[in-house]
Amino acid sequence: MHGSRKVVNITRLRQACRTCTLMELCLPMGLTSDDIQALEKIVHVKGPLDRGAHLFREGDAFQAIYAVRHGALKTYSIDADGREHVLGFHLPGELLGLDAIYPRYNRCSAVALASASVCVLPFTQLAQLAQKVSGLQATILRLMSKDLSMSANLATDHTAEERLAGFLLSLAQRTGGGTELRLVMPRRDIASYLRLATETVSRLLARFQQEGLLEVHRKELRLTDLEGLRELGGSFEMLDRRRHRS
Amino acid sequence: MHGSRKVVNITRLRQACRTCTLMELCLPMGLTSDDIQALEKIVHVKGPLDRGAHLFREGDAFQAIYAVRHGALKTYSIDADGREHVLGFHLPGELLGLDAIYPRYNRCSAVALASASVCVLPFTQLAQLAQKVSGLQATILRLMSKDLSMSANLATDHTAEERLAGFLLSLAQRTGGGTELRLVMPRRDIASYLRLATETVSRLLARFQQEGLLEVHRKELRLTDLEGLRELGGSFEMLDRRRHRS
DNA sequence: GATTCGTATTGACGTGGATCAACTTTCCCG
DNA sequence: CGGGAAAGTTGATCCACGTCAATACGAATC
Repeated sequence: MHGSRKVVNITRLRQACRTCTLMELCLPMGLTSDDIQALEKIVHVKGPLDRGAHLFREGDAFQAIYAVRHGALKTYSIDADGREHVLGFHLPGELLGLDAIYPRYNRCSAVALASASVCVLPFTQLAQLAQKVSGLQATILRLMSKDLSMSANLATDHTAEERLAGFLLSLAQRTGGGTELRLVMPRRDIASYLRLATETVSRLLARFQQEGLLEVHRKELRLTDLEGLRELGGSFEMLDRRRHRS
Repeated sequence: MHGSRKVVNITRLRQACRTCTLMELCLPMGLTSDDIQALEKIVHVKGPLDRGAHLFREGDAFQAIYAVRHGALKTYSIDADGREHVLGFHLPGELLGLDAIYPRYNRCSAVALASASVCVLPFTQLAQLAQKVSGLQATILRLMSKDLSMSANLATDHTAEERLAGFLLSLAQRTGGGTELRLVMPRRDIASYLRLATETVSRLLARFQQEGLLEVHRKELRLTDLEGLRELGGSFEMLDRRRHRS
């Protein structure tokens, strides 16, 4: 809207995957140096996107998939009654846009939750490259398979309590594995993602706190009883096995 | 258990994809004759599996993905409390096992709902072939992407009514597009898949019938008011766009 | 045809979480 | 710094759906 104070709006920029701190979380995972070099040739960076700026919108023709570099985005769609449903949150190192491959147009919109930048991976070229580089094909298949598992997991029925506990644990994993975490997204989005009412999320957080499971200070959380949360959250976060700590 | 009356248990058999009636629903979709020939070399048929027989079990090492030839299977997993959750139904032409690629072991079990046979696609070889045949890689990516969309769709919150109506429409599409359909799976499985109680499914079917939307006779359904069902089911079945009618 | 067992239907009741509403706090942006 | 809007919390009420229980029906076995 008013992109003033920015010195340069770096929208297209070659990016060295090799110097990217997310390398081992992202597509280059397990590729040789030569392969990564080939990948770099087709990737470019987009952003920073301001909070609230869209990366793509529902109905857009499918062109590319994206890898988050920094910041956070959410994907959502609007149902027949005009209500927004959050489909996912996307943190650094994660891909988005994979569900658009099949129908050839985006089935959801993606918007930045905070200032964010992404790597743009034009799909046609990416698929061509994957044709040559077996490690890249394998990585793409694995990441898609992982998304499948995660979304199947969310589809199973759990109580509000279980879903929220699981979500928090998953978020903690994905943001570095510590016990402190910052909720970049508003409560309303968490609620929508977990198919709960905002009020329920609020109440549950309050309850978790008074049960000594965690401390809430606005958007900052501190998980003080991981074990207790795991007992509740159960099967939710077990998919983030990566980052074994080196 | 008592596989007596079978004359031959045809467990490994080369299969000509080219003569398969499912060709344009399955992996060969859009491949050249030569490519299909290469595919045939790595595929073999398994089955028939008796009702109740497992194709694979949760925890098995990941070896292959499968395409249903005839019959029907369900995938399910058992939660911490020992309760079964149905994750999906798999009808002729559909793939299963894709979610096992990432974790390298099966996250769910697959069992035949009725006598069924499948094509076994050993994953390593399939991936190698996809490396050479770009159309195959593209098809795999598309089918995975489709599964992603479908499962995201199921994860969104809808009333029991909407979910059941959508499910029936989707099933009708997938079984030939007509208005008559046979529920191969018991009510309990439908309920589990839709995250409802069996009783709710039963009551809703009764209500749909008395509202003139469909007729129920045991496992046979006749959808008498597709429009009415679509108004309820809304966004559920819109993914099965294939088979434009020729 | 009787017996049994799993599946389906139907009714009565309880409850988790949605909805509605009032209020408070924080965050913007001038 | 101030005012207005969005975000969050908390309480009161309601209802869709789950749970429990009883019954009916179908398919398989003898």
